Amino acid sequence: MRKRLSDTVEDYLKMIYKLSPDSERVGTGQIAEALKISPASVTDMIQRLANENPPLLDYKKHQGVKLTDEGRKVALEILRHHRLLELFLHEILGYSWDQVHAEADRLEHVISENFEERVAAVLGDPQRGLHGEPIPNRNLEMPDHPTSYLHDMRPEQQGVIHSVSDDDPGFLRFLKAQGLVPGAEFSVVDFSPYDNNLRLQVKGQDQEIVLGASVTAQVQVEIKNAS
Amino acid sequence: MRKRLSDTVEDYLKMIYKLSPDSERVGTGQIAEALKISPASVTDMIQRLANENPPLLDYKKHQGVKLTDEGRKVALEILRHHRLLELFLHEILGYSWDQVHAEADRLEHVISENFEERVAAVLGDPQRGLHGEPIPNRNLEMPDHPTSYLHDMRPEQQGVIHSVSDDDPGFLRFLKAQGLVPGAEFSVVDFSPYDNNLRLQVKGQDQEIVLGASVTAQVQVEIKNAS
DNA sequence: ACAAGAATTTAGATTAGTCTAAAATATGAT
DNA sequence: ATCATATTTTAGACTAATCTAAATTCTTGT
Repeated sequence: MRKRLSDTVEDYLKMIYKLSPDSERVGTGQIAEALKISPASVTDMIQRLANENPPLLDYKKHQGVKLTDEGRKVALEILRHHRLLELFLHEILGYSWDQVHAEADRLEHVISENFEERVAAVLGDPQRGLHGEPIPNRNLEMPDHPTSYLHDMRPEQQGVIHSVSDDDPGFLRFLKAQGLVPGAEFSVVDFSPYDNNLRLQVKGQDQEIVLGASVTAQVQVEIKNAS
Repeated sequence: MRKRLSDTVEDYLKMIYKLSPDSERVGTGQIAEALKISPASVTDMIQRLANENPPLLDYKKHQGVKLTDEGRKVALEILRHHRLLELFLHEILGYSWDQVHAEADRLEHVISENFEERVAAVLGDPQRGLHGEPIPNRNLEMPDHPTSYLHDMRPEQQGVIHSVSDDDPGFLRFLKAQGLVPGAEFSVVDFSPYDNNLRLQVKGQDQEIVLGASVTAQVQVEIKNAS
């Protein structure tokens, strides 16, 4: 039974996982920026986490960190909490899809294993979150999922929205207004190489829509095979 | 908009309220014992809270503290969270009545006003908690409630269980096994002055039950008027 | 009314998490 | 290959919450 980790530690591990789901090394500055904390504080913290027993991070001076298996377990546990909670807040308490994130971010550190299990049961053991993200199962295995971004698609290609980043309420409302929700089918009509804008035709929508790179980089897709 | 208080501060204020719902002064040692913290630490903390702006406590050296209106608001807010959460965990997630307390104790500090309101709505704006305790309304007014203890009843008297203390799972299971749940009617059959034991006949139960002072002091009742 | 004992407060120390400023190290452009 | 710039790390300091040990103050019994 591992000793209770602080919310802060859990946030570091979760963020490191998000910055590098496949365990590339992540730099101090990157973490600092993502968590809005000074690089000096991050150095301090990652050194502590690397000296834990068992270590939660693998740290090499000036080369950044990656999660140990132990650290990844913690990160996935929190991610599972977060995504189950978002769904729960929406389904059971009627939160809108742009409101859930902030609440889940606080609750995720606090709920028990028991709470997690009961919520999963009430929701019917879901595999995907409110914004399409895969939910690690109770053994903390991450299901297979596509890793292509809308950003990288080009005219002629067709796809389905897989998931969108969940942390900015305004962005989420914007996406919903455009019909860009998980499951939506679309085809790429045009690409503009200067600004990386994409023009899309979303199935069931009258108007085509044009999206800038700061949007398309936040949207994961499943690309349909040419038939 | 008051600045976010730490969980610790909220726990102090909640406990001070519980130790003295009607604002008698509460001593340092009393708080220390209830919170399982050294008296020295308590002195430190209550001095800080009394120097907050606005002050959360009214503190006089060597004479203990009482809540200011500001402090009482915080305490009642947390108490409202706690009691709504207990009910919610039971009704919606299927927790048993002895499991809810520990979970609610952590969640109470973390949920938003929005969460509170939605839970209250889902539950139909309840006035009483899972263990019978009154729930402050959204304006943080505490409803009227009886303040007699089973401990002070004597033979011939009849009453209804109003509420029981909620923090010890074993105690709660014991009460349930005896049929001592909020709403249960009973009459006092016998009182033993040496050990303060009470013998009760609970309506709908075959056997009479005998309860020691450490039990009866934890049970609040409504005493029926002699007709 | 005073001394013994109880309760409270003060003093000094510790840990977690953060900061800024300064020092060290790595990178990359010519 | 070297120097200017980036990044990272170290050093020193702060705040919140706790502790133990020592000092102070209050209360109570004779």
